[in-house]
Amino acid sequence: MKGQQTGNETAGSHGIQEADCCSVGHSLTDEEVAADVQILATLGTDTRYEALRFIAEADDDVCVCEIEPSLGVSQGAVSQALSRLFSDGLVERRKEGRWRYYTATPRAERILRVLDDTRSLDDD
Amino acid sequence: MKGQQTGNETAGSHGIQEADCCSVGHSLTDEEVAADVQILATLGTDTRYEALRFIAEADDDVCVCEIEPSLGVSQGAVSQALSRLFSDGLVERRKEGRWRYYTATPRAERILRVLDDTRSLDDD
DNA sequence: CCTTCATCTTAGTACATGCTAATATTAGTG
DNA sequence: CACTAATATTAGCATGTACTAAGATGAAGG
Repeated sequence: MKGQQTGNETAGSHGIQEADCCSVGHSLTDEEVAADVQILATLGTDTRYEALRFIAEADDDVCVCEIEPSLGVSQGAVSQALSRLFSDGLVERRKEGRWRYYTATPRAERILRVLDDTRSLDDD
Repeated sequence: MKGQQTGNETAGSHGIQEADCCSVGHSLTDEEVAADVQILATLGTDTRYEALRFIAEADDDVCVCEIEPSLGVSQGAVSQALSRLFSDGLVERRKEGRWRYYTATPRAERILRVLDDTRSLDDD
């Protein structure tokens, strides 16, 4: 009726039938699914993906001013990107004077690594 | 693709190859970055993420008719979701009579697994 | 053939979202 | 204290996109 994903998410489960009984049907909670989807959507953007790559591949913490020129978007956009990476647990940040330094979390690094490791693995 | 971005860029630093010179600046080609971002964006949606989970956690190939009821969206939306998973190399498909059977690719399984493995790894 | 079932494809639309520009905050510095 | 630098926040907009509904395609069966 209305836009996407109408009010079918009412109860705890995600589907109509086949809620939690049988063989197939994944064993994750709705919150876990939502968190995964959130992280994947966060990384599914040039700016945020490249920001995280930049942070993850640096040896030390990187300050925002170092990230900015490599992304090709405005300062505000970079700030928004980093904030979202932070709130999704993909980076940590530390304040030092006027500067903010970012590092990638272990989770972020593992995700990037699996992308790298499986890139040549085109099909089985 | 970048939407607004009123073309005042001097070709930025990420649009061009900074392949192998400096310290920071990741060592991926533009195509690889684009492919990663594409995959992540594909999975960054409830419908497609849950469709892949469903396929990956099944023991055998699953037919579209099995996936459909668990997603809570229209048949057309399921078909679109599966098509996109396929064109991004996350599932393979096989036709048998009137039915289409889907399986997850190794790459998709590794990506899902790293999400599972790092879920408790909140911060280091 | 004509029908039915399973799936795909194609408009069209409502909504989400990444961006810019402008402004606000916070921290150093003269 | 004014001034500047670094980052964060906000409003508004242009675009992308996931969905529904409807029709098309193709395979099986009478």
